[in-house]
Amino acid sequence: MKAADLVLARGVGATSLDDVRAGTATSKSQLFHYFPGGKSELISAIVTFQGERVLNAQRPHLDALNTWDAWEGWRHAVLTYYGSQVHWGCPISALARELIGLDEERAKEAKMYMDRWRGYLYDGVLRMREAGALKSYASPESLSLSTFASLHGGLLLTQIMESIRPLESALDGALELLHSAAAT
Amino acid sequence: MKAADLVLARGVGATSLDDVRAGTATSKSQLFHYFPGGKSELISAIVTFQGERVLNAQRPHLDALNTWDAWEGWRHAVLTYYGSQVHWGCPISALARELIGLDEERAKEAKMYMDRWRGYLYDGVLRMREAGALKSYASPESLSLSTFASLHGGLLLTQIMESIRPLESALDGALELLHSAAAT
DNA sequence: CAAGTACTGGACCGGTGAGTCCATTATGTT
DNA sequence: AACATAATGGACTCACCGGTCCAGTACTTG
Repeated sequence: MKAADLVLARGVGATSLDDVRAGTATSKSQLFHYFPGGKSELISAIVTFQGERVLNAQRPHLDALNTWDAWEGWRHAVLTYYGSQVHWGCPISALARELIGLDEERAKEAKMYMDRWRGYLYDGVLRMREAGALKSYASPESLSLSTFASLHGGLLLTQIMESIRPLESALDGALELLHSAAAT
Repeated sequence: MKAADLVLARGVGATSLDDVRAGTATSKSQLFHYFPGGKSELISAIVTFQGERVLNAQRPHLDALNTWDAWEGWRHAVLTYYGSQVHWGCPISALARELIGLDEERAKEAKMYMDRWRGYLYDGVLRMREAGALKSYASPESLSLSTFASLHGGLLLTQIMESIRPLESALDGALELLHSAAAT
């Protein structure tokens, strides 16, 4: 999906269908053949594509964050995946943010991926607590939110500062915070 | 600065000079009179305006983050300021992100504000350590980065989820992490 | 009050965007 | 081989964008 990377690098608004056409060596009519809904439908496909890609990059750890090892594996997978594309940042949050107030329908799709993503973290924290690895009064809601925020803040700073360090520090901090809620 | 809010709500690329003209009840010629450099210069002014506004909203706490009380006050100032504009998110990070690959020169200006902002946190952590409030081996670099990441992740999620909760959890987590590095 | 000067509004221009349409080429069927 | 159908390329339209320019208006000054 060449178009997805184009949009990722330059933004939705700044990527014209001619750019996509040039980048994929096709023609306008083909574009509208595959995406009858025009740009909006193309963006929708890109959201889906990037959403799945990002989630898949964190698998299998993401599906079973119920041991400390799984969290460590997840952290490593995230760093590996985004470390190979420092200058890009996170496609999903970027799309969600840009599409707000531009195309409410597509924004919802991007938000849905954010929610799913966060859901995996929530489930992980919840199961960790149920398994007795976390203190019983630890709030899965708060912990997953702060972890998710650290992740996305790290990704944002990594893009802006063009360094993987912010993401590293952010994830380290998030996991340390999680550890500090560990059952004694 | 009405134009600043327009751009904040809709993005740089999606805000036309006609939108600005309509929103400010002026005319094109006036716009180009005040900003001879055209849109680029207007954006530059908006970056400066929003940058100063955001930093000022965190004052005076931001300048002297060397006591636990100051950190608490800062947290409160951030929540108050952004709580009143949940749907907008952080203007500086939004501008920095969008301007990358669109106008490198203006992107640099936005990044500069991000760096200054982060610098205040760094100075705070450093002085906390020097004053003996933090363990001597605590890394100001890492701690300020993870705090800054939590902040911006929280702001990002607050915009996307249209709730102040993510920012609250993120800041709580960041401060808790800071506390866990407190000298015993 | 008159004349010169500075400012304002908005018509206008070249360029580019998304989206349409049709002539041409490729494919498949008998 | 001949004809029907589908896929393809790219020229075209219309709307909108950033930026220019000029006619008219208000304001100063003698």
